[in-house]
Amino acid sequence: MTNSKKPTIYDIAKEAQSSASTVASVLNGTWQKRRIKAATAEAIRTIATNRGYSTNLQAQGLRKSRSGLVGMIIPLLDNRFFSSLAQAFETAARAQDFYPVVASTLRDPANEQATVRALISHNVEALFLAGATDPDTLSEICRMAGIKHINVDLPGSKAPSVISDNFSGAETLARAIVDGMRLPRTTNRRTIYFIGGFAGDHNTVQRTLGFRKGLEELGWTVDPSWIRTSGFEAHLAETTIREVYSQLGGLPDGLFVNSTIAFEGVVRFLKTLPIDEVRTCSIGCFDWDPYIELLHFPVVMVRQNVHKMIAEAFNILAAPRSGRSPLILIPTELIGADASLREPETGGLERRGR
Amino acid sequence: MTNSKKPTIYDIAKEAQSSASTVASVLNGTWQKRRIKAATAEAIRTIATNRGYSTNLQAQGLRKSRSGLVGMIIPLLDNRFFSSLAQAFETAARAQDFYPVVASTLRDPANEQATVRALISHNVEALFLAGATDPDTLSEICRMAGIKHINVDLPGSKAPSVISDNFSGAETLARAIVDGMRLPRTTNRRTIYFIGGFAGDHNTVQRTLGFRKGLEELGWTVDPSWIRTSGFEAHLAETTIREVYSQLGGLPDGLFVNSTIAFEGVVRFLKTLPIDEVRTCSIGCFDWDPYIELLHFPVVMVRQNVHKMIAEAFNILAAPRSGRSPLILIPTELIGADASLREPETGGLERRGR
DNA sequence: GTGAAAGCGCTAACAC
DNA sequence: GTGTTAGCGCTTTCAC
Repeated sequence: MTNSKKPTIYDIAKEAQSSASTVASVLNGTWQKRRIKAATAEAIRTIATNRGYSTNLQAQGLRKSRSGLVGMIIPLLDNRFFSSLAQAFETAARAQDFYPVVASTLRDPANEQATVRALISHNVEALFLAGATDPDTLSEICRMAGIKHINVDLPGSKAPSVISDNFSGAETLARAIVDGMRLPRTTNRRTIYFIGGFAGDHNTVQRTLGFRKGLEELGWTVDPSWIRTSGFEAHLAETTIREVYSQLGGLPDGLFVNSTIAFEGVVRFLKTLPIDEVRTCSIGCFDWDPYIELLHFPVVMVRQNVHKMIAEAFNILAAPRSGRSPLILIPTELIGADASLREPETGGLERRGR
Repeated sequence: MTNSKKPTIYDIAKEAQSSASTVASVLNGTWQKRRIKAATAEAIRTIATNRGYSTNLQAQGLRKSRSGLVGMIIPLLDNRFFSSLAQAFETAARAQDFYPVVASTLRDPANEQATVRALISHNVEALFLAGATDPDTLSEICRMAGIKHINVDLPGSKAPSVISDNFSGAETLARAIVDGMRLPRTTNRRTIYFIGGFAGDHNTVQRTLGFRKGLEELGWTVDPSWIRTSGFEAHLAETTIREVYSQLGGLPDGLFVNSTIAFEGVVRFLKTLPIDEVRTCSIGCFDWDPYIELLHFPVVMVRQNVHKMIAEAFNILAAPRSGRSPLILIPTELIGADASLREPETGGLERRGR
């Protein structure tokens, strides 16, 4: 009932007139094996509860050389996609009796390395590297420390990677955008712009390729000037759409916006136009936000399957180490389009590469 | 250059033909004090780098009985408010050379307790309890373990609490909503509804009180039926606004929506109405989301100052323990209203109670 | 300037 | 059925 310092098994042992090892085995559940008397166990448990005992996991981890920790680094917590990734990671980790530790690195490579080292110092048993800017350097750090790890969201070449199927998702989204152009226009010059993202980013590249493929399959000829990977920030996307608008003398026929952040900037511009004009443009967004569904014009979205990504990543960690570094692609989901257009259920049929 | 197991100071010592204590002091920065030769230190550091050494913080923590960890429990990660709270916590913790560990509890009291115990077991040096459903029980657990802790977002009576000034924020928001009713209506029966939240929740209570106060100061008589704390979930809010609409035969003159989650449900209903009808209603939301600014009708919002909350919480932890459990109220910010209506800058003039 | 040794709280092998 | 003991990797006197 008192407070002050945390009691140890020795404190409990003294009070129970017993020994540390007896107390330990009662308190960590191995007492059946040791054939401790139920009465002894009960007495010890009572004392422990009263004194507010809790196992010192640093000591336990040190002794067992098994910390029970799994770590994840993530660019930021304060972001819809990454926070749901983190949430899925936490839930999955706990379901497997691991203790999850999430750390954000603010997309800074030096910070990423420092954070990985910190996590390793805390003896994590495995590491999830999500959205890392330089996965292979981090892999090298992990390898030296003998830490199992896996890339999530952005692939690397030195460890297994689990990412969204950005290519197929973009392809599907491009088709959905075309499908959303209800009125057959009379003009010959139809245009669909791709806005947002960064040309050096793996996912952006895949999405532009999928975008191109989707359109070409429908008989379009994609003009390189349509692709405006002007960055991830909202204000950059806003500037870009404004430029496009003034160049074309109006909105394009379709808009493929890469990320909800860029979408924010685009909407900021679209709000300056009459709503009926906005509705002449078929709009899609790679990534999902519930509020986007609530805007006064329709938007098709691609939602990434964070739960599946995390589940696959844990699978790979659990599996016996194959020498290879597989790349697992997780299918995305199209939201807000006609049902007829959605991808058929692939039922875990994700491709495996490398 | 090899991998396998993590090297220890003994491994390094052997390779450096030196002793563990020398290696330790070189590697933890205390070597100047011990007057280790610069050459020795340099040699050791080189070996450590090559072998990819990293301090085992479990061992260090055990020995120094100082883990460097600070923990935070939070209802969910996947939520705009809480994820920014977590992000602010992380950043602030690291700035003070602590290692932050955030854990989500999904608003489940049993889970909260288990998580607090887990964090204590990991030897956190302090604990932030954010949005806890039962703070006082958690305080008791912390007290038994001798862990400093602090309530954030939702107050408790057994530990210091840092929360938003919900009352004043709601009062200001209520006034802003009234201010947003541009056209002086001819009807006598003006109505403003408060939608969302839970009547047993401290913050909701404060917000309803502030709502009432704000209106009464402007000469309104608040009808109890206006207050519809029908829960935090979107679909509940949607049902509520629909009911209100059919009872009134139209929208109320104003709407005070408690939380962005409830707001989602409200918007889902509002979208079924002609936009011009929606614009006859002056709408406010307690909590902020960037997409709400992008809807096709104006919404005033209250934004909570998570950085200040976290900073204050760390201040209290650093301060010498006063016997009391102060309640610190952090001012909120009004977004999207006329500048004239915003609260004057309070410049850290938050009230202190208890 | 550097090494030896004790001990942080726990577990596991070995006693009896 | 339960106690004793030797570490896990580190820090920190105390020796020399």
